[in-house]
Amino acid sequence: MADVARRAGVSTSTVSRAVRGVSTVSPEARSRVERAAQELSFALSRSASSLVTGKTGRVAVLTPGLPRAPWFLGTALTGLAEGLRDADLDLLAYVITDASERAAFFDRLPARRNADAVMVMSFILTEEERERLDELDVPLVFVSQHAPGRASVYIDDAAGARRGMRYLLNLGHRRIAHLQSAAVDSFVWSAYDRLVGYREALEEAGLPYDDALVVRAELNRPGIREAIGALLSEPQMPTAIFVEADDMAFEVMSVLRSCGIDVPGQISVLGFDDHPLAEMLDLSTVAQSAWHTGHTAAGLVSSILTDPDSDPARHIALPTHLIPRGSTAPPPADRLAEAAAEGPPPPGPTGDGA
Amino acid sequence: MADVARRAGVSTSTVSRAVRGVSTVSPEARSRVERAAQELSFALSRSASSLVTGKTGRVAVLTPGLPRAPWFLGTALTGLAEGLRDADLDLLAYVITDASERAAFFDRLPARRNADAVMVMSFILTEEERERLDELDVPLVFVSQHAPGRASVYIDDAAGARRGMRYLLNLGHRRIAHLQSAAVDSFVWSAYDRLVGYREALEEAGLPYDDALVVRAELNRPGIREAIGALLSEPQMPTAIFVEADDMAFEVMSVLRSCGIDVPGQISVLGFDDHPLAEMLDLSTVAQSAWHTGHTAAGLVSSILTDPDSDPARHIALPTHLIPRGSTAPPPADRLAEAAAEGPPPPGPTGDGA
DNA sequence: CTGAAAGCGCTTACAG
DNA sequence: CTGAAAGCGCTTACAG
Repeated sequence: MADVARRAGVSTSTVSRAVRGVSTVSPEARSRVERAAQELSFALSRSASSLVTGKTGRVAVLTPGLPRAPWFLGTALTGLAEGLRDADLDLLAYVITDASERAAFFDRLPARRNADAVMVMSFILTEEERERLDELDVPLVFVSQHAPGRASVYIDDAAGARRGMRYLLNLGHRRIAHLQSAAVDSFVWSAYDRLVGYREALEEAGLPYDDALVVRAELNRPGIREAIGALLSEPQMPTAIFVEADDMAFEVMSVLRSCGIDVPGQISVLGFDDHPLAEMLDLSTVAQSAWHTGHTAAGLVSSILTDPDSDPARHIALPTHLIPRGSTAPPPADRLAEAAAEGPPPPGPTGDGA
Repeated sequence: MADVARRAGVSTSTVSRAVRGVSTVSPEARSRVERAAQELSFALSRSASSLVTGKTGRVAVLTPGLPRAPWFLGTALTGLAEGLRDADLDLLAYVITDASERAAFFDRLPARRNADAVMVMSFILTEEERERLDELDVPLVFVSQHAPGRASVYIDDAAGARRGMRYLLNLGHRRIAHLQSAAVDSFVWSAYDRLVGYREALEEAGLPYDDALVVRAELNRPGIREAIGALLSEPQMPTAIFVEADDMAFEVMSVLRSCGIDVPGQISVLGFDDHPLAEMLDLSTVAQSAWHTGHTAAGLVSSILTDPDSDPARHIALPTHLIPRGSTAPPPADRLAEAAAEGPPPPGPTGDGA
């Protein structure tokens, strides 16, 4: 910077002001500085700036290993990165893939004094971990998690699930199963809230909640097959399956078809996410915008950092929307009749059964 | 740090040496410093350290928006992050999603003086861009790209494609199509090298290269359907399709089945990647380890940074392996016979055709 | 609008 | 093995 000052014939104070775009610099001085900076291809050392301002210009992002939910996390991170860049903040990534790394992170808190804010993506933190992060004494923003008293951004999963269920109900389905992942360590909130939405929609429609229609599956082919076996061996098969996430739904479609069940002719399948393959594989789904989630979170962190009046515990719930595709259809007429005979509120003039 | 020194009853010099684990500190002094640091929950300011050492402890990673290839990029980034963490380096992510961001990045070079090394993931850089990066005057490591004269880590795509092709050939296939993505902006190297491997394997087997069997498709259902239409309307259908990437292969299987063609009964489908859904959807594939790619690259950057003797232009090609699953099988006997009648080297004692 | 000077929190010769 | 002192490259009152 001293070189630039010398070349521009001004003091380093002026160079500093000029390169940061502070207003109180005469146009001539500014242009001389800009020329000199250009010629010497000068760039500010953030380290030096940080030392005096106490701001690093960086946001630490704590994220699980991406393979855990590659589409969601990858897309959300991309939105986050774009939002931070627009706010001129650098993104310092802390990727945590297992328990020992997790312990090490919260023990050493390497982000300390290294970032102006910390964002936590899709992590279900323990109370101790949350307290540890508070010690960093920087704003915290939670993504995909409702953290009471802290800023957070998340998809309105319950509303999304209700939306998806209403669609299936509108198609005429009355026996709708819900398939959840048995993985306990990842998106607990989402899974829980989606189940809430499932129940609410049933209630809205005046249908009973049937425990046997809610099944959990390990995230692999045998696991899914077993869960589907449970549904197919009920006294009465469901006419639709609302699956917690698209990647499971792909598998569900594949398993159903492999055992000769037509989708959607006999059973409709509805997913949640709008994974890129959903369009390819023609899966109806409740879309959530992972990108938007990340981008909104970046905007929130930026406003907390720059606007002292902003609410540091603001909650933002993002909407979802239904994307109907080829994996859903009205239930087969005969089975609709059966269902109508048994289900409490006979929706149309069809009746008589076993 | 001054507080720690006071509390420990030593100078800041000693504190500095102790917290960095420099050897020339007496055990008593060290333990006193450690106690004091603990009590005050002290952590070094990287900004201040950087200012004097000139090292930031950070590596900048330039990556396309993850949705472009979520599985590969996400997984590779995870491996990269783990490798950097092990080397005690922070990961500064620069996510570039469009041309204007790209231009802005290379214009401003925000990583300048902000990172000790720069890694470029899956970007096909122009010569000017590469020169711009050289101006940063830090080591460069390319991931998923062969950059002459610069360090790089990549999958051996040609060998992987040969491996996959040999498998199909060993099963008895003689008419094997190759389906590539028409997307021009992403993994050009991979696509090119996979095609090279395809041709080499044909040559090895003494089979002719047939232009009509190599098709390109847009990455959406209509695009894939059109490409498959081209193959199905050849005088003689292929008995196997080697697809450039798993996500396209899923679609290929889906399209083939939707038009009543049995996979693998009539046509075998082989992918490339070992995408997580490949196992679920029972797709045979040539596996590459994206995680390993990232992790290896992190190791390379770390060795370049710490070992002055390390080769700053080292190339590391990573292996692939075949994962046979249910989407591949020997060709149907009748069509094998036809193919044998036409193809140059009749492999077995089967012959006579149209 | 501009500059001289102090200081941010470290590390590192240097002297002991 | 330890400490006093200089200095890394900036920003920011302060005075003009």
